[in-house]
Amino acid sequence: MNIKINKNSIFINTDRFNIQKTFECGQCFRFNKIDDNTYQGIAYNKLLTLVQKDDGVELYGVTENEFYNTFFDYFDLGRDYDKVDALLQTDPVLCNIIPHSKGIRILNQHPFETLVSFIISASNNIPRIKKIINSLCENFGEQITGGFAFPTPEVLATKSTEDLAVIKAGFRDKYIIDCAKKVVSGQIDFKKIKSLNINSAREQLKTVNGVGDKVADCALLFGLGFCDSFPKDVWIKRILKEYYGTDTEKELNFYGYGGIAQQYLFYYAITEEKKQYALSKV
DNA sequence: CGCCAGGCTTCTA
DNA sequence: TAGAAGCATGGC
Repeated sequence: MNIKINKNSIFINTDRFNIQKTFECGQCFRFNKIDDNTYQGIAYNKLLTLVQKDDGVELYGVTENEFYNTFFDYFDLGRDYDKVDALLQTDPVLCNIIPHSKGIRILNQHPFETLVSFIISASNNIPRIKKIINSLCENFGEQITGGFAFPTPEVLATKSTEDLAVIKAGFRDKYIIDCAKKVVSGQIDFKKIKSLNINSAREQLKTVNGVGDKVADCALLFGLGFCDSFPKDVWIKRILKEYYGTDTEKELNFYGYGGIAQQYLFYYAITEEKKQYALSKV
């Protein structure tokens, strides 16, 4: 991995960063495809533009300081995915799936944004999740250059379910407010949660109304740095049963990278498996 | 139109 | 401890 600071952009020279896979593997809801090689979205109050090149990714919209303070970690650039894959390759299922999923990076998103986003994801579909989150930002987030930031817990904690009705989140609005209130009160302290072991961290997150194992595990993986967290949704359960012949990942060894393995499997499921699943129901 | 969506809470037995 | 209903809304 090589970083080159240009006048108006930062070039990340690596073959391990595919922006299409990274933004469309279901971990993040605020980036959109602009054209075949370009994605744009907002993270940490900045509008980012990313362009896929043959030998890396060109990143626009952040200064060098912002990059090293925030976005180097956001894009998980400190992790050696070659090393991770070398371990995961020993898995009899993953060895066939890794070529398909290569280039996915697990983003380190803002904890509050991640937790709220996956509260919204419950019993929902990805296009509508994106719509609701976008509306949440437009209505309650701070205006920034090129769009709206994700709202702060302080702002959301003052809102009522009637206030949130405009975003059409349905039954999830009360969960969003509960989450915001518990963050503001300090009952949910992300910094503290980060320091806990994964099981204690999960239990802490589950004290928020509307947060169960699945939502908590997504927040742990995509927002709190727990790369061994293994969220189990309907797709993953299907994959576990079909490919591993089990209901739980606990008997599988992903060498501490269960979350990355999970994301490789999930991306495979929603792209390749989805086609076959649709066919099987005809 | 009907089924279902990266689930969770609550109620029942 | 397990299973099912109910939840709001809209994508497909």
